[in-house]
Amino acid sequence: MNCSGLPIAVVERDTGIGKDTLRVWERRYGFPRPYRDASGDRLYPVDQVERLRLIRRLLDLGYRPGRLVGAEDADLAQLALAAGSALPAVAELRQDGDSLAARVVDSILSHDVEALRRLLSMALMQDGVERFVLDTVPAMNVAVGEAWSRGELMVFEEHLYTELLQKQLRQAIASLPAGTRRPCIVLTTAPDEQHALGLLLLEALLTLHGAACISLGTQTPITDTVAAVRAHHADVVALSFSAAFPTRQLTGVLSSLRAALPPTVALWAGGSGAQKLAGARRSVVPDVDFGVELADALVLLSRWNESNQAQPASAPTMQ
Amino acid sequence: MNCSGLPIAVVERDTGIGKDTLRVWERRYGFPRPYRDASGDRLYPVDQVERLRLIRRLLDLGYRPGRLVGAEDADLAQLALAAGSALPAVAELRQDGDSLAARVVDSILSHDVEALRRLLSMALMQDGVERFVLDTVPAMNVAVGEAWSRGELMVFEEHLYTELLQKQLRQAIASLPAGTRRPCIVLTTAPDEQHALGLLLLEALLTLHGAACISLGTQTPITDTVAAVRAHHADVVALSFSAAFPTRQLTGVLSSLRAALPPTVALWAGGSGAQKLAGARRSVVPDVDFGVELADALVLLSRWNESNQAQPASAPTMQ
DNA sequence: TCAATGGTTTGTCTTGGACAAATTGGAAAA
DNA sequence: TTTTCCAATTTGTCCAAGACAAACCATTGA
Repeated sequence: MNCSGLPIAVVERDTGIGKDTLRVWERRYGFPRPYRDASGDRLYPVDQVERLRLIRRLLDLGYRPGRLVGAEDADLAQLALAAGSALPAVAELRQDGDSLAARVVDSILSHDVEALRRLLSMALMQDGVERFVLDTVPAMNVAVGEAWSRGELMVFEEHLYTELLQKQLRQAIASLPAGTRRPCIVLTTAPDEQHALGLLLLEALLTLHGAACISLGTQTPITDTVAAVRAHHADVVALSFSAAFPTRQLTGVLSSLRAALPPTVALWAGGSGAQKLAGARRSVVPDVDFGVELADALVLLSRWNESNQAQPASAPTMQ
Repeated sequence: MNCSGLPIAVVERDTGIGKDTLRVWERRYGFPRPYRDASGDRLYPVDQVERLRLIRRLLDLGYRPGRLVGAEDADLAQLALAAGSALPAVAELRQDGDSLAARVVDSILSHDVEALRRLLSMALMQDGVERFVLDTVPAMNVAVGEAWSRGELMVFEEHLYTELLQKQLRQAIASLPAGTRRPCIVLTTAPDEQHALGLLLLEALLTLHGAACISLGTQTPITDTVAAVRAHHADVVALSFSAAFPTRQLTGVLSSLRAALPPTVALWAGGSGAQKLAGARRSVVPDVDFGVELADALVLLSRWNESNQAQPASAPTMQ
């Protein structure tokens, strides 16, 4: 008798789908269809939660709920398959990084912590910080992301990969001389964005090029980001958005931040979450610089230096 | 005309108080009392949000909502003051660490990133990893926590402190030889617990004592923690709970994890969040080891080693 | 000092309705 | 053909008031 199921609050944080949304889907599309406990509360069976997770992945890819939530099982499976093979449009990344990224995924799947640690460490040594951040890590992330959207990866495996990669990156940042030159850049993420990886990549890159970075970690309230800028006399605020960040919130966060910030302070938005909006024709927030890729941060940095070259802050000489 | 206010969703994530709770407080205690926009949606003025934040702090300290939410302004302010001076019951910690902790708080408040970095780095060098983790960091945290509950610290200042301390700790961990001995310990936090600091302290301490640590970072779903244990043949799961973790969830998380885990695998719960439950007389989950302080982790570790040194691979007698 | 009892507090869940913002499809204009 | 614009639809979030179980508190009895 497997009568057990998960209460709505657990499903909400497990899938990232709000309570209200879960209830309204049930009313409109007939899915999910949870059991009820003795007092009438919803209890979601694990397989329905599993399906919700799949729907969430496809939603992030751009499909619309009406197409997914009410669909047949077979239909959904087919879409998932198509999504897996549609992604490698960015296959250019996989020239020589291919074998490394593949080996990384392999070591994740075989739960060989030591091998994974060694791979990451060696890649960093071999490539140097700049190539590691700009090419190697994105290639690995694409490979891991593909495996993820194919459903091959479990959450804990992705967590472990992220954790080890973060360790490696923080170590790299610590080994760099602390940036002292202008611009002084405050780094953080929006209140609902808890992915720290993009932030770390950005910090490594900018520190490498001599900028003074102040990282506040993830999820700083907007009021406090503004206060931090004031306190540290920062020149730039850089926000990182992951693909999982809800698009509807993006415009709101950016425009209210832009409004609260002094006009002399630049606002940069990057990460694959920002990319969605950067491509859109309309509703782009004015006076916000969008970086589609990490390399764009360097462009923004040198452009800032040009605009403010009263001081001799010349081009960085890397490598 | 400053008619603007924050919508309920923003207040929820800014204060950590759920939408339902905000509405029911309004109904029961008459506070908060937000405006409405044209379509009847709540708009919370900033000063009410500020008060909600204060209430949240006092709530974390153990006060009950009925006492706080409906109280007079003066009454609330007095409680806040009392809370600030009531904390130093743990004043024993402040013998010689006092001057350091005070200097740390000073450099946070004066926004001197370099000074703060230097202080942390020097303290680590001087004390060594073990004393740093067991004494110095807790002393600093107490000092920072006091300043926080007195309302002297802003969120971004606390974020910056946490971020720099994390950098320092991760560097320390990286400099240690990776633990290889048994027990193999999976480290993570509950799905609603996003504080990584306690986890890092634990990882540093256990790694220092030779245990093989696998950190999954924060907020791993319970299912995945169990899967990670299976995949890595771990002997122990260690969870870290901050004081901010909602007490009502604690028992649920621990008992469902305990139920899903093989009985041979030990479950350790630590951090100031777990402390609340460890002190309580009843409703303690069976077969879970509570660590009130960090030093208790070492006790648990050596106890585990004693119980399992006779038969290296066969049935452990952990209970 | 400790365990059991009963009343109160408190957070979360429920239903069904409503609505604005986002998205889409197609017609009209360049 | 491509772009611009408008109307129809989709979709997430909010509201109201009621209900209830778990947590908490204070009192009683051993």
